[in-house]
Amino acid sequence: MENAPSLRNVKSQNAVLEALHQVNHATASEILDWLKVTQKNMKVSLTSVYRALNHLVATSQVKPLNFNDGQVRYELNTHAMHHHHMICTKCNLIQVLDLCPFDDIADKVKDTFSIQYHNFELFGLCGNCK
Amino acid sequence: MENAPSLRNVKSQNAVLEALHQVNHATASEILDWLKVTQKNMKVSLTSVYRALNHLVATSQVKPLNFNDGQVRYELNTHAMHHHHMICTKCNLIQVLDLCPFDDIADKVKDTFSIQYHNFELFGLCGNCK
DNA sequence: TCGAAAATGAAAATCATTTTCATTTTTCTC
DNA sequence: GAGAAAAATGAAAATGATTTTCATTTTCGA
Repeated sequence: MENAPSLRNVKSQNAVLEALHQVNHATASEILDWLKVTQKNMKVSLTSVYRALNHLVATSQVKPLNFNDGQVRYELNTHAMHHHHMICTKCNLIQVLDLCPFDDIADKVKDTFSIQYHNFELFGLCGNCK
Repeated sequence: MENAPSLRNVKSQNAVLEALHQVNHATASEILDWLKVTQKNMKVSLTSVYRALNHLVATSQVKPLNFNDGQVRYELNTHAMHHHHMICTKCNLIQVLDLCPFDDIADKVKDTFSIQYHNFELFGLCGNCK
């Protein structure tokens, strides 16, 4: 009989995925905070969160985001959750942008590049700051 | 008579702009290396490069790029130089992408967001790695 | 149940970037 | 021009996010 697929390391990865379902564009330490509050019986360290995130990124389940504020944020890399962001460079407001410019382009590069994820961010001044 | 516009701080900023004309998506320390080689009479420190970059970003002359490798890269934020990137997540090859998905979207958000710059990157496997 | 392989957390290390601070350079005023 | 105030500079220290190390614990197949 085939062995069941290994469940190794999957517990912390699942916990991180669960956090990312709840907390949008979360940093590693925001994920840890969320886990501490909601999974009180589970003991997790920041190190494990980083390790889980790195694995999830390597397997294209999660994508990293950079809002140019010195920390990496993470999002689920699923079609259903797909969206982009507008980041205010003055007050750091993050707004979700449901438009995606990508579909057009995917076609055009698909012969030479196998896309795992893409990022698209607008930086500028939000309505209050401009 | 009006005072001439201040030239303060402009020397290092100009040197950095010159470097960015020559070196595409350069990191701060790559810029410093370039300045050391090409501007032998000019003494510049990494600190000054960072300061100049921060000012150039704040004034929208330069935009920061994140290729998810732990360092920030910089590019001129000019229409003429405008392009995007495809980053291979395995071998780190960076390819220039001349397609831009942006023009469409700019129109749609222009009433609520004053855009300073935008980033668009594809992450995946290049032709050799896939 | 045993043992190998992998996962874990705490602490230390790393490394890009920022801050501090004393010094030098620039610019404005007289 | 000379002198003073403001800003720029570099070196070194500080910061802070992320990774690595390493000793211990957990998992899972045999």
